[in-house]
Amino acid sequence: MNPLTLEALQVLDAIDRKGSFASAANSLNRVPSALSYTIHKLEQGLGVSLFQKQGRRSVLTTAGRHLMQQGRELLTASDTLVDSTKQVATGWEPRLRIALDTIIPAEMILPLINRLYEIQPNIEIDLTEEVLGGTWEALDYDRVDLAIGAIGNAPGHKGIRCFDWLTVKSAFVATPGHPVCRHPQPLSDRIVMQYRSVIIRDSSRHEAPLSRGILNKENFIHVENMEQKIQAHRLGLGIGFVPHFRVEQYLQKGELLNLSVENPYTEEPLQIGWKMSNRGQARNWLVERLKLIKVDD
Amino acid sequence: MNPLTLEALQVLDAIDRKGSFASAANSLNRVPSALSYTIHKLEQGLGVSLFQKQGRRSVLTTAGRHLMQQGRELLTASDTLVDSTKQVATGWEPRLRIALDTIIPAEMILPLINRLYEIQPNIEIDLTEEVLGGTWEALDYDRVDLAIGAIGNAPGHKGIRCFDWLTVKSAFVATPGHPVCRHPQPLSDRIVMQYRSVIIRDSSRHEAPLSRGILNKENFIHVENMEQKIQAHRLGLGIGFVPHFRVEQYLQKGELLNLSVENPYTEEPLQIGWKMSNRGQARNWLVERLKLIKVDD
DNA sequence: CATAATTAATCAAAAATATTGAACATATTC
DNA sequence: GAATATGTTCAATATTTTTGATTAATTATG
Repeated sequence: MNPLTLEALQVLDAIDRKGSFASAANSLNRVPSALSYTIHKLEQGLGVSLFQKQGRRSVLTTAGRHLMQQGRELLTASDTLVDSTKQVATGWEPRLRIALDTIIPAEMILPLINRLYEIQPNIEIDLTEEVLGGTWEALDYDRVDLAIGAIGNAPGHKGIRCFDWLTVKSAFVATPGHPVCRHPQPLSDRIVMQYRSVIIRDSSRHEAPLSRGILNKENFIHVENMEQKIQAHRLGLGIGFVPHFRVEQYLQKGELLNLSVENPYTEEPLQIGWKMSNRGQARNWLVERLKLIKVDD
Repeated sequence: MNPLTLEALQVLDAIDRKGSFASAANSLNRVPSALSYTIHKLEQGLGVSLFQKQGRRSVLTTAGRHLMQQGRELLTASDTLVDSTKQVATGWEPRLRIALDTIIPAEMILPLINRLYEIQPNIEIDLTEEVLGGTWEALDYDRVDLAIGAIGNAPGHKGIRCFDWLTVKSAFVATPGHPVCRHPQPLSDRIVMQYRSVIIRDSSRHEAPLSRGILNKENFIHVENMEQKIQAHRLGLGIGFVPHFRVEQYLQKGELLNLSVENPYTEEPLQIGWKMSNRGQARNWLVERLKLIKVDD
């Protein structure tokens, strides 16, 4: 049986901060003998003496100092736990883990999160970037509470709720100097297949990766996320589809060209999804604001 | 005032593990109403309800589950603290942080640490590699409790105790094919200076770095530690001094040559040092065994 | 240097708190 | 529908904690 109590740690802490049993007792609205009692009980329980007499005062032993110092961490952890429990009780979860599909740039939802912080300053936000299947998987395996911008269908079986969110136009891009530009448009699959394309690696860890837009090509470069893919296109490393709204600036400046192709992307809406078992207010609040976001494109 | 007690967390934990108030009470050698009482008091203190009736049993609310799960971490932390306090009381510190100068390979002291684990299985060892001034500095700034293999003088002022430990012979090495080998030996400084040398970066963070064996050369490569320096020499990237005992194998196999130079290293003994304020048994034990180590070289 | 003031420990009495067990209400199980 | 199991309530009881007076030792003060 653990002889330690948080109350005893508070006493230990107060004695150290105030410098004496007397003033510690005063600050705790108790009487010195009450603290003596608490400390003796703890010493007896541990079988370790925490104070030793030095003149008319008691000073901490090495063990006492160790217990006091480490105990403070326990005390703050305990305070934090009380806070977060109260927060949970109000329906606001103390932590919200979000998977952001790489199609969506963080800048798009960070302002929302800032507004969330204004309402719940202590909430802990954990943002993860995921790719394709990885976005649903993160939700499915309870790595996150909310998935933003997932593509395709939610993993059916489990209690997942989702809805269609944005529909993002795709652009097939290449640099102006790229040899693919010399072909007549719209480009056929046969032509497209001749050039290196840029592919984002699926971030699924368990399920089979979703493949998107991979036309059985031998010629491709794998990258980690959408930002890398866009930069790869911009620097002429390959050709391929990207969300139109994310390359608008480059199209306007002429750094990239939007080529027409025979088989354009079938436009599927991005999804927002969460576990039905999660009834957190923060998740709910975010979902409601996300519904208002539009892409003018 | 924090309404949380470790005892209440234990009750919460037992109820969850046993599945009911009744069997939890049984496992705690108490009566169900006693647990009811504890839980109610906690609920009242928090202003949060932790259980809700579901049929004839009580089940955790979301807040209750949160408190229970996080509380378990608090409980194990508390157990650990009790253990380490008892350990401190015996004079054995629960953690020993060691700075190992890069001259000394870890293999040289790991067997000792293994023997320490046999005596104190729960001791936490924190081993850091340091270079030149960094080794003393780590001690000086209380980043470590014990410094092994430091070179030069201890930072005077503070209450640091140290003694001369090993004296390590230096060898000036180069690969057999290195052009420096074509010069007649002993090599003069003027000759040595013509070739690239390998220098270990001082790991000091605050004090001015000690420079050792830097002959105002323009031509050098900086590396992080002795192992990297030795490998750099072995692969012919540069020439320089290394501890003889660390390259013996390469000298024997003929991968490196020990060249004689006009100005050999002045041999200073490596030091072992610690703060006098640290009276830990583990530190003392290690220092005593370290005294017995010899380099047969 | 003597006196006053502090400090912590001790102890019996008082107060506060926790535990018990019986009684009860409600739901499952057989 | 009887038997069983669950958690709560409540008054009585047991235990623990707090108190305040007393003591002993040390330090500050005039």
